[in-house]
Amino acid sequence: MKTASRVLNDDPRVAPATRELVASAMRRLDYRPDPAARSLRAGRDRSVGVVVDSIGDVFFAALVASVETVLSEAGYHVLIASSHRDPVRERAIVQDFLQRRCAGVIVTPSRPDSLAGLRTGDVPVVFADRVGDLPGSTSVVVEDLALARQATEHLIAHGHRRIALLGDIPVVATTQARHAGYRQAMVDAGIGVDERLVRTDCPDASEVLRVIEDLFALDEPPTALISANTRLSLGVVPALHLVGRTDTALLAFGDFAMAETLAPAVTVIDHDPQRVGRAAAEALLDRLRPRAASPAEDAASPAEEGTTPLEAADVVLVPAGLIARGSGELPPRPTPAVRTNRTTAPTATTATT
Amino acid sequence: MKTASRVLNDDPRVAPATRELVASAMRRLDYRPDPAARSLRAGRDRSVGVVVDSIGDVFFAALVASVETVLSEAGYHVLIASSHRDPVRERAIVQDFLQRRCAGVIVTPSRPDSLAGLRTGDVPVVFADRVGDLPGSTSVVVEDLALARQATEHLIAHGHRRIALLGDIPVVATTQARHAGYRQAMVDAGIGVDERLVRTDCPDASEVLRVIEDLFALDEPPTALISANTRLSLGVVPALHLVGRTDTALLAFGDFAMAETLAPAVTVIDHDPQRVGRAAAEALLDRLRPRAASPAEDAASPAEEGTTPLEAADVVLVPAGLIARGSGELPPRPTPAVRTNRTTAPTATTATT
DNA sequence: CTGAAAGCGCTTACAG
DNA sequence: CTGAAAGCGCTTACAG
Repeated sequence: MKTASRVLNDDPRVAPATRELVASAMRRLDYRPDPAARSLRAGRDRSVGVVVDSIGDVFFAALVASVETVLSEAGYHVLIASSHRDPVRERAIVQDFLQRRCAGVIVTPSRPDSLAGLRTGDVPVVFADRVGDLPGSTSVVVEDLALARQATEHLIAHGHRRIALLGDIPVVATTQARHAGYRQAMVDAGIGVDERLVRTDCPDASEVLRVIEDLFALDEPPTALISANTRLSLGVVPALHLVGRTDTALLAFGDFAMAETLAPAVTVIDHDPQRVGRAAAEALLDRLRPRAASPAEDAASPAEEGTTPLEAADVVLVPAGLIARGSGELPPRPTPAVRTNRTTAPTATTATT
Repeated sequence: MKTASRVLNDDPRVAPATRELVASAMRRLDYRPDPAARSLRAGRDRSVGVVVDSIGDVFFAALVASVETVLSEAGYHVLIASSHRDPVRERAIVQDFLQRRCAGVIVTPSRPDSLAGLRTGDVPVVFADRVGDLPGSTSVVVEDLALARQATEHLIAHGHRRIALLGDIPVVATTQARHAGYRQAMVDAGIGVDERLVRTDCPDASEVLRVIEDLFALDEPPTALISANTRLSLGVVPALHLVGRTDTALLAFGDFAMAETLAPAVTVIDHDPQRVGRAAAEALLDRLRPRAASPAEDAASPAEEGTTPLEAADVVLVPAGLIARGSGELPPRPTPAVRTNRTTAPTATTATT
């Protein structure tokens, strides 16, 4: 009997007695519906596609892990792929997910417009960690700008004026926002921005050592560093140890293993990938069961008028804060040997904007 | 025309001219075959299921990343799931993968027999990092026993006799093998094993601190520690710093971020998850294209006689070595206050086996 | 070497 | 509330 299908899909139009009969038979036979057949006919698969920069990166691995936890509890399969921060590859992967009839997609966009113009149909897309640009999508992020501002102000409050920023490549949305926050704080403090201290050109941790050496070779080297993401921090810390400049203040975006155990312990913005992942997965689930809303809420929604109603909130903010551990509270070390005579008071040194 | 299907599946029985005609039409229309339909009819999907302890664990994340790299190059999709070291869950996930018609499965088995008796049909299963028990499967591992032996001998060579072993739970195959290697080295050196120093009961890094405290509370505390996996190392190192016992020698299985930067830097067995992942993926690919073998090799294979020929090598070994960085070369610190008089020469202290 | 038919296992309308 | 038919988009034998 084909009523079986109705039981399987929780169709309400089936007598409770019949339902129980069918359900028990299914249990006895250990019957499991064929996902391919179901997907083929229904045009939708109970799977969610997830694209991140790289599944091997500790930050994204943790993010994906919590996405998986939430989604697998909800009965979804998780398809994972790495974009390696290539927008073309990212787009191809998402297209493939759509073709595979994924119920939804979660992406850490390699650039804000990486999926621009993509026809997603009614498949919800959630951008994780970075704001993405696609009509109807939701982005789950931390307050990058405000947190970068806070980080910078923290260092300024500890007496620093020569603060360097190390970031990914500027096309990455988070790098942009963190850069802007840094800028605001520096300008507002009347210090201004020395462009030589802004190094948002470190796609890989492997390049960090060279950049650090560059910075310390400046005639007025930085006394403090902000590392804009975990991957870079994993390069910055060893580099500082290597060049023997652990007296440099350091503030890292993203907590990481051993941050507390190092000497000095690393002050971080606890930008938590697990929280971001969970929030992204939950945002997606919300969009995946539109009928699950209570009747009351349904009634409250505006009448359809041809246009899809604008999502009230297409940006979800995940909380994050600063954890002071030592490296971010180091005082500026006296300007190096070159200038032993302190003629100018540190507070008077104002760079041009 | 249904010749299209033949072109798609590289069927040789199609005229080259026709093939090119069809192929160009496909290109022009940007045609992509429907995976669900294909899977439904062909009974096989171009995807590989991967089950690891946890995708959030740095070790397994790196392993999965390299599996993904290899398999996606070969045109396979990767389905990833975390078993959370629950054999029941692990088995259910694999069954689900099989039902989804995965072309192959890669598993880090939570215990050797976790998939025992599972009917996999002709779907190849590769066990990664730990030896698994399933007819016809391949296991890709490092030489756990020999490496554990080497690690232990390294510490013994640096004068240690009180060497503690911290491992996962004993059902995990790697823990068993490493335990055995440790045992061999201790016995062969004439030191013998003090069971109080063998702590293969640390499923989580969170429990490590308590175990470390236990060990140091012994009347004859260890002067050296072996951490049997990366996850534990991430707990052991902070714990040693916390209790102020960084003078304890440490040898960790598995390299990890900051190991080189910590003070002291951590001596490790460079059990590389990327190598294991790559080898596992390649072993799977080998089994996925049996006809890709050269005709010569085909001819050389014994005639089929009803029984599946035994795999020549169902265990693939991945190389690994010891990287001395400091922590593993620390000398035993003089026995604590309790016994200041060195009446017995260290080489003469032999514990019971 | 190429085509026409049947069917993989479900779900979706359409009748009863 | 339940059943019989058609079809999702491919591939697999089977004829020509």
